[in-house]
Parts: sequence; C-alpha cells; structure tokens
Amino acid sequence: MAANSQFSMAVHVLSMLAASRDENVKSDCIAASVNTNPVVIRRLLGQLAQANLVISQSGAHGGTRLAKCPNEINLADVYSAVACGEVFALHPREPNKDCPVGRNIEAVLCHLQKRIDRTITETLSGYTLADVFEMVEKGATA
Amino acid sequence: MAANSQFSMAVHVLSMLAASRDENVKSDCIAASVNTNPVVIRRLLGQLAQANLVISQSGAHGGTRLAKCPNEINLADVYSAVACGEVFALHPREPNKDCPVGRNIEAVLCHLQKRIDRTITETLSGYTLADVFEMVEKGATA
DNA sequence: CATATCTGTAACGATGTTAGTTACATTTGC
DNA sequence: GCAAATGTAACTAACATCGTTACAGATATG
Repeated sequence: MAANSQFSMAVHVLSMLAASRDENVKSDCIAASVNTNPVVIRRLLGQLAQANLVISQSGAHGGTRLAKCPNEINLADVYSAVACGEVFALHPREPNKDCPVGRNIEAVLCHLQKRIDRTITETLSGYTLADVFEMVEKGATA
Repeated sequence: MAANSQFSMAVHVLSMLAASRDENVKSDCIAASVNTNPVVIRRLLGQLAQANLVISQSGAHGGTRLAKCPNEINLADVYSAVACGEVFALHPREPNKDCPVGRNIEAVLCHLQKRIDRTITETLSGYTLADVFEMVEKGATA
C-alpha cells in the first residue's frame, strides 16, 4: 500500500467537481465514486482548499465546489497541492563521508531530483482540468 | 521507509565502479560507502547486471565492474534497470463503475502516468554516468 | 432555538513495502 | 582443499498509506 495515490485521487475528485460546476458536492458522494471513506476525501479536499483549488462549506447543504474554472486549473497545481513525495528517495542512511564518492553523491542526487521534479511540473502544466474532464467524458485515452 | 531509494543507490554504486574502472570492486567495499549491508548491494548489482550495465564475478578475487564506459551508460538505463515504481499510484481500490467519472478516470490517469514516465526517461537520458562522476569529483551541483 | 446535515480533524489499526540481517549454497583463484 | 567472493532465500524491523471510528464545530431550516 506504500505507493502514493494522492494525485490520482485528487484528479478524480476534481473531475467530479468539474462535472457538477457551481453545485456543492458532498464528500459522501465523491467517496462513493472513488470507492473509499468520506474522511479520506475530506482530508484530500483540505489540501486542495489550501491550494485555492476548491471551496468547502460546512453545515447543512454544505459541500465542496471548484474555486476556479476547469480551464484555469492545471495539473501542476494539483501535483504541488497534494505534495507527493519525490520520484526517488535519497539514501535512507547517510553515505560514508570518508569515501570521495559517498561525500558528494547526495548533492548530485539532490540536483537530479530537482531537475526531474521540474520536468514533471512542466509536463503536467500542459494539462488543465478541462482537458482531463474532456478525456473522461469521451472515455478516451488520447 | 516507503519511498524508493533504489535509483539513488544504483547511481551511487555505479559511481563507485566508475571510480575504479577495470578493477573488480567488492560488495563490502561498496556497502561501506553506501553505509548499508553488502547483501543489499548485491541485490542491486544483480538488477544492474541483468540490464547489462555491470559484470560480476564469483569466487576469490571476484567482484563487480562496469560493463561499458561511463559515457555509454545513461541514467535512463539505470532508471529502467531498477524498475522504480511509477511517480504516482493509481487508486488502490477500483473506482465505482456506475459513476460516469469513476468509469473512465483510470484510463486517463494511466495515460498521464505513461506521459510522465516518458518525460522522466527523456530527462534522465540527458545524463551519462560520466557526467555524474564528473559532478561527484568536483563536488559541484551544477 | 432545536434539529438534521454537513465538514474538519484527531486517533488508532490494518496492510503492504522497503531495507537490513542472518544464513548458507556456489563459484573460483591459489 | 581452503579462503574469499558472489547469489539468494527467509525473516525481521521500521515505516508510510489508507481506512475507520468518533466527535467537535458550522449552518440551513422549520
């Protein structure tokens, strides 16, 4: 269960909200589509709200809706909102500093990590929620 | 401990081998630099050997060395050799197929996954082991 | 203002992955 | 034959993610 599905869930959730523009959608309803517990959804919505992607309302007739138009939300925003881990982890234990390689390898890997993260962000910024929703509606993978 | 450090370790290990071109390096020696158990290193070397990046020899005076020149090995090869997981996982539980979004979202996410993986591979293929080793020697992050 | 309905969040448990460790069979040079 | 290595299986420890329960707080509505 270790791999992180937050991004997948976020895209799913946002697609649900895009399907009901300007209506409050309840966490129970979203949870039913994602097939999980409403609390899991609310936790995720909290992160998306902090990133100003959605707006939630408490109380009766409450729920959540998009804070912007689907074409104003791109997937890079979503990716940074859910703060997924890096693509690859650094060493769990500190390398040996007495070794010329061990001493410097972490800086190099850290640089690579950032480089890749930038690449991912660039790629994701090419997709808006509107694009995703269109794909979902078509049932297409193009 | 969930995040995958195999790629980091692989780059470290290959840098060690690049530092001792044409010599057999023992797993104990590499383990000392990575600060882990030799068995962990041998497991990793097994994967790198299968990808034809290194060659191991059993027995006395055995060890491992690079199978090619450092400038013939690029990091995309390493990335695919250690078969890291995807950047983000799909839903752990199957979405609800009765929902229009739930029915189609997985195909879209799967498409996105592949798109990102391609981007990462492209970026990594821009670095050879020789590049990495040069950075390590300089202690620089550029 | 009482109530029903919703979100927000804390706390805990189940599950699964990763890496570390031990142990041992196998290979190979001397 | 012996010493020195790799290859690999099996087990354990640590940890992250997700699911679940429980409850406090907010808010429409009669």
